[in-house]
Amino acid sequence: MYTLLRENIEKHIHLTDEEFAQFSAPFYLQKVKKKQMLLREGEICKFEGFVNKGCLRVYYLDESGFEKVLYFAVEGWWIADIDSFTNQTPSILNVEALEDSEILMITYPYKLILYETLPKVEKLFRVMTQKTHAALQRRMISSLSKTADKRYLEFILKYPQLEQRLSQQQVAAYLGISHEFLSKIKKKISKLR
Amino acid sequence: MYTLLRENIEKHIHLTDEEFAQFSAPFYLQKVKKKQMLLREGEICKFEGFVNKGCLRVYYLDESGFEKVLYFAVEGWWIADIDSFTNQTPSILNVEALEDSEILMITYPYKLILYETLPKVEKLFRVMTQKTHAALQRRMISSLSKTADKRYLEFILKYPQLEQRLSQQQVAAYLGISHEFLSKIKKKISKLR
DNA sequence: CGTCTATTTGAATGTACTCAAAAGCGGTGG
DNA sequence: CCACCGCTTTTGAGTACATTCAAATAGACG
Repeated sequence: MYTLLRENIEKHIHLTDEEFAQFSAPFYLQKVKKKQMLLREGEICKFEGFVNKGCLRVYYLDESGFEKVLYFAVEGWWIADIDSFTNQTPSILNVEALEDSEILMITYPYKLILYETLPKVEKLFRVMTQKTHAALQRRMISSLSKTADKRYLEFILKYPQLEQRLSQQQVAAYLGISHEFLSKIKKKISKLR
Repeated sequence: MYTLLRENIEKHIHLTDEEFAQFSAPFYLQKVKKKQMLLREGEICKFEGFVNKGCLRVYYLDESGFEKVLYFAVEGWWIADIDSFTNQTPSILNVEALEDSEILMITYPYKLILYETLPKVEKLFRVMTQKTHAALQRRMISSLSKTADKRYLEFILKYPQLEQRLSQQQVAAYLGISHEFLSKIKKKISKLR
């Protein structure tokens, strides 16, 4: 149950077996069905979760009521509204399962305890946040300077296999374009081959 | 010299006078003239800096050779390519002073020492990174769902007074639009008043 | 099989870019 | 003090990128 989590953590810090046992103890496994919501806009994000199995989307509603996807999370990814979780303030994000999924969850008070009992964890989450920040920065750059067809090619290159698990509408909502336009882009690209 | 830095830090963690002295010791004041570069693409980011005075821009060159601004840093902001600094890998970003500026700098080895001697600092930078990440996420959302004129209004609302210190070209490069188009947006907005 | 949703296609429209030219503006040297 | 230079901003015409809306088509699923 914890093998994927351990692998993931070892990329950033090393924990002894005992330390890892201590680390993983406050996590509990939550199973969610497809289409089930884990977080709704306005709620306080009570969990931080590690995806053991499945696929989820983190999205928000823009002013016109359209859903825009901030990111997808599959096996090995973390999900939470970091802002809402860290400051325990209402979230602007929604989290929904796109497939039946299994998530290792930790609640806010337990995470605070973890920071105290296992100070290495502070470093772990600092480094992880820095990495996700760097990734978001690259995406921001891409969004500022590239046209939709390039961003699409970048997406399928960066996350191979992911597209197959998503509907075209989800991909379009991630790229920030209409699904009709994505359809046209795909048609254009397939012609070039 | 350290008053602004101390104020800034106290927003996140509390340090005793002694601890703050220990914290601030490895920082040195660097003065840079307008147009001077602090970091160039390809270099490893050797510093993390706190802006005491002045104004800088963090930008990169897109494929067409156009400069796009990731963010501006004025008094009270931190500057660095976090990715490059943390992993000591070549940067994709450039940092340039837009005004004569004064920056409190710390180098990578000294920061590592700081993490060890003053573990609270680990928390400080975790929290700071989370905040900047949340801010970037909001900007990404904005970029995905809003037109240029709305993003411009958002910008002047969010950073009042900043626009006056920047050329229109810099603002346009931040918004991800051409400076000609920004000119047209401003004209349109001024007519509405 | 029918129903519901997802995808494709086309036409019309809106948003933003490119290129070129003109106007404005600040600094510098004579 | 003014004339000139270089740089920024403005303006316009033409074009490219992307959206909206409506309708047709294709898939998925009970």
